[in-house]
Amino acid sequence: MAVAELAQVIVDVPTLQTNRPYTYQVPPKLEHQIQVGMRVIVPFGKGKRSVQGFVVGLDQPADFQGTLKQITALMDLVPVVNSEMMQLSHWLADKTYSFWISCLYTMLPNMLKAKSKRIVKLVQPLAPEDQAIFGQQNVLDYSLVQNQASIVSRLLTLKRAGKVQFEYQVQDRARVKTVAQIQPVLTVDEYKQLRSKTRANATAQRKMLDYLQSIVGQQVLISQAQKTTHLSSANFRQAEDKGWISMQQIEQYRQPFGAELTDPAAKDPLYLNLDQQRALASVKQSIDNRQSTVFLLQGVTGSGKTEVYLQAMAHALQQGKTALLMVPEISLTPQIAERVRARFSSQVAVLHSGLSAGERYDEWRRIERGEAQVVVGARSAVFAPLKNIGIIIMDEEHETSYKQDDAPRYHSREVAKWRAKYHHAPLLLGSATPSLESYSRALAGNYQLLQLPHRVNKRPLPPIKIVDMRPEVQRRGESNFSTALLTALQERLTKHEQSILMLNRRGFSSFIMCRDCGFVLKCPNCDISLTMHLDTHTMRCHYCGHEEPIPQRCPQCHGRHIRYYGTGTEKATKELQALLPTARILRMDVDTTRRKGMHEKLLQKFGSGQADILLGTQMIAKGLDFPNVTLVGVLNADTGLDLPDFRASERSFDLLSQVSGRAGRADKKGQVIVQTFNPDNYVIRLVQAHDYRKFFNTEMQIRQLASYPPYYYTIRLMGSHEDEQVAAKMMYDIRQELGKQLASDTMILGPTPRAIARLKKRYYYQIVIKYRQDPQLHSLLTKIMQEAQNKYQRGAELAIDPDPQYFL
DNA sequence: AGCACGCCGACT
DNA sequence: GTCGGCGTGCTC
Repeated sequence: MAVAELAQVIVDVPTLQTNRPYTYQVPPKLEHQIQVGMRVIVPFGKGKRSVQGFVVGLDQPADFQGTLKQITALMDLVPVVNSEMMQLSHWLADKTYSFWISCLYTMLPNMLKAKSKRIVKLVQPLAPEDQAIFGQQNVLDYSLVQNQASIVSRLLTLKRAGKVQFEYQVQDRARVKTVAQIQPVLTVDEYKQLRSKTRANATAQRKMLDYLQSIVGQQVLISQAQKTTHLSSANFRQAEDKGWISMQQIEQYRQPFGAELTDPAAKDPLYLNLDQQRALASVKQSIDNRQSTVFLLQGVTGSGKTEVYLQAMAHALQQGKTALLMVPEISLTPQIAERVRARFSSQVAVLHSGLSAGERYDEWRRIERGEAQVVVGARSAVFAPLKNIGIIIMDEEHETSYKQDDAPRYHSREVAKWRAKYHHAPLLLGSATPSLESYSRALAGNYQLLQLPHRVNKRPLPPIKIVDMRPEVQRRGESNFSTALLTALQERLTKHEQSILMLNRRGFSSFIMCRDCGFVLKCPNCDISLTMHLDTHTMRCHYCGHEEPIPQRCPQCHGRHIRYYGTGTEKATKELQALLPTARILRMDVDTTRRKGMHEKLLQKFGSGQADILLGTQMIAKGLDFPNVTLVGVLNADTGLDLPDFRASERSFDLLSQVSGRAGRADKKGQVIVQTFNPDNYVIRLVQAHDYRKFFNTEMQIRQLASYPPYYYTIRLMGSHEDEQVAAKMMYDIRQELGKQLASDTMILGPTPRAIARLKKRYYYQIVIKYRQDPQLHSLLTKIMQEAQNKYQRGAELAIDPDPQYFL
């Protein structure tokens, strides 16, 4: 390997001014080891500060005039960022206007982000009252005292006097889990001999020796040995001391799932119908020819998209390649991950937010080492360090969870396209209700459209009955359940079939309002209404986490008629239980699934028939496949329709279509009942007609008239500051600058104060840019972003969100 | 980010 | 006179 004397390092200081490589000297002892993509510790800035960084280049001449500093340490034996990922991170930083360092960390498991610890070291003896700060020690963890102003100022004084020193410790958090393994070191005869010498009442020793005889020549995990012998770990340690066995620590991966698969039958490929075969053939051809075609697989719910995915992945594996399957959020769709594991068993690695940091790190290493060839995961799995990718699949490609909400604001679909191109592999986007963006690209021929118009069980899609809630409420008073829905539920109970009920919570909050004076309880930091949480008896802000007790009296007029509005799943469940006393109802929402693994538990309970009705929020709409479910009810179809969001209709269409698809998936006939106050709304009508194409056409017209995507691209600029005036001024200045240099059909909206103007004690102003083609725009925005640091008042922050999901 | 430098008000 | 407040600039 080449010898490197200089290294270019991206340091872990996420600011604009430091968003570039710094050159360091490589100490001689590291010259032969250092490689691009390794993590290093380097001194940075004045004082004793040291930070983690990534080597992004070697031996590029430095045009820096001062004395170069030396790299303190290498954190890795092999690079954690390979060449593909290095290029990808650079592209991502440019594309999303974010820091290179943030992109690098985004691609890696959290454990590889070192945490730095500030410590205070004693250098000279102190007066007793100062020594008290340190106690018996001569080093102090700064984080323990940093909130105590008096101590901090005393330490600073001592520092100036040269009596103490501030230092940094960078700690790698990456921990490999090890387990103990034992190995007999004597022969069978020797063990026999030892046994004959033991006293008759030394039962433990005799048991041990008998056992050791039986495993001569093997290595056994100590946990396993303990299980078979019922001896304690102390017994084995004694055995080691006596020289009967040797013990070593071996590396072991943490096991993210339970040991065994639930359904071994799912191992075999299923028979494909003609549509599926046709779709699969196109994808296979693309894999074989190393073409990075983008396919859009549109298949109605229950049309067998997953089986096409599985067989396409199997084909890639047969070619000695790897496969990546992305799903919106695994905890919401555990069934698909389960199917992939059933098909490909130990070749599968799973990456999602439900894993502990350690499990995630282990899965990442299995992929990186090539031990797993199939990856299933949510948004960030698009960065899985697979080599030689044969196919990338994105299920439910229209899902908003594929777009990251904070920096780097990437969309997995775009990253997936980049990687597919890099590996000359096809990208397969699947959905029953594709995003308008993707569908219009497919119609334009940029993507290849594949369609699965029929359900595999040859059943028609379930009929959807729309219930107008207006007369219903007039007749019976306020209720979440119409007569029609109750009757249908009752029928299912009699027939021992199951039902799913969805309460649409999107754009819906259970806030508190005083009926006397109209006062609404809001967050003191964010100016948005607080949501009531009955489980903790608090009012909570969804944006900043602020929490306060539920008021008994109105804080404004002190009246007692302060009541909450809106229905939560909890209230709906209670009402339903009163109406159908014999029904076994399972509630599923954020409150009942907060604890790890609760999701799976609830679904398992429902799947095994231990409940008649599953009542939940949007989380039950996707991907669930229960054969005994024949009724789906939507309690309030319209709450998402009137949000100030240009995608509100698209999301509602998607949600209602998806949840309808949960009914009648096996050989029983399904039925859907949708309750609404807007029975004539086109979204609801077209969901009823199962007519995606017509919805697409209607919605496209609206988008065209209003110049929204997919006709126009959008970019959102958000400026913030503690002082509202400063934030506003910055955004007006930026608008001016933009106005001078944009293409003629580019539109600038704003600046406007954000709907939620004050968030975490900062004021936000935003500009939305709509454009069709503007070659200058990207570099102009990059420039504005770079200048923002010095041009505006200190504390001003600018963030750019390309293709935002929300304008709120 | 975080650290040092540097220039103005309230203390021994 | 100095101690320490925070505004400013830079980090290989």
